[in-house]
Amino acid sequence: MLSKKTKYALHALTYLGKHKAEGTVLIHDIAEEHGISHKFLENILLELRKAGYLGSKKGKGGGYYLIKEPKDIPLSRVIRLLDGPIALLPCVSLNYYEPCAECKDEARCGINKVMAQVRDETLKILENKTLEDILKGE
Amino acid sequence: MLSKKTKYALHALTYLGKHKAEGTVLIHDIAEEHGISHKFLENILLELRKAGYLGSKKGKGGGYYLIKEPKDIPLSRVIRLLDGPIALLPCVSLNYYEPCAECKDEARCGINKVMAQVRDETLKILENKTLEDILKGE
DNA sequence: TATTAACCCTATAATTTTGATAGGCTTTAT
DNA sequence: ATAAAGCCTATCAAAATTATAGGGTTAATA
Repeated sequence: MLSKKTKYALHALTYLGKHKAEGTVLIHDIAEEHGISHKFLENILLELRKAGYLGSKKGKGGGYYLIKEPKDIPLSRVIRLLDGPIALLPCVSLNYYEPCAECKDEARCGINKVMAQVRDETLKILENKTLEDILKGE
Repeated sequence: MLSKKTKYALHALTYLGKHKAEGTVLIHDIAEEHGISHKFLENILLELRKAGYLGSKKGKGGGYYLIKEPKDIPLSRVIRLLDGPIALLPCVSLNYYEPCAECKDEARCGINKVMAQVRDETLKILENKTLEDILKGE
């Protein structure tokens, strides 16, 4: 399951996508719309900005806005950013690799091999679904 | 990512699959093979037995053994049993459904719709990969 | 029938991760 | 100058995960 962080990030991105015409959007408005903590959301938007998905305007009249096209924001990226690995095991993670302590020989581990396949197939799905797909469904 | 519980369950099932000829296998042997806690593994094997994947023999000379064919143990089942939902959000879980607090109207939520698709496609993968596939790779 | 070895079961403790809050700093419109 | 907004870091609280404890029950066997 996705963490609330990632879930809220998706809601925020969706909200920003829907309100693109309005220029900037307040954290406050997004938080209120979904009844979630302003401060918690603030941290999330900060991460999304640092990762290059959002732009912001400081000071009075400021706010956030999308700086990428919705079709260029795949779920895989958002999930990796906020939740970490997509792979089911650290030993097959492309971006967050770590060996499994209980595994003596990765090269001869059937679990490792199958999980690498699962990762590849899962990635295909999550790289193909983008914010644009979400917006279409709203 | 899978919890250690699920990961250890997969290792245990793999071990039992590999040692099928020997009749029963001791918790102790599996735990030792992978350097994991005997007691933690004991709880996991208990769950696998209750779920119908393993049989056990009590008392001296006892142990665990597979009672299903490896091809009839899909990853989806093991993951659901020990980790819970496969869906990325509670609001699209088939087996552990819960509404999302921050979502006002599920029927009009683009995230919900996309995640339902992701769930379906992910399930296809995880229902198709079985213990047999893992054993082949050992 | 006593002993020992093994699984059975429930409770609880420890640790880690996640979720949430706090509070001051900086920037900008007016 | 003031107020409104994001920036940033630290810390607290809650929940989930991981691990342990300890006695109960069953069965083989000497």
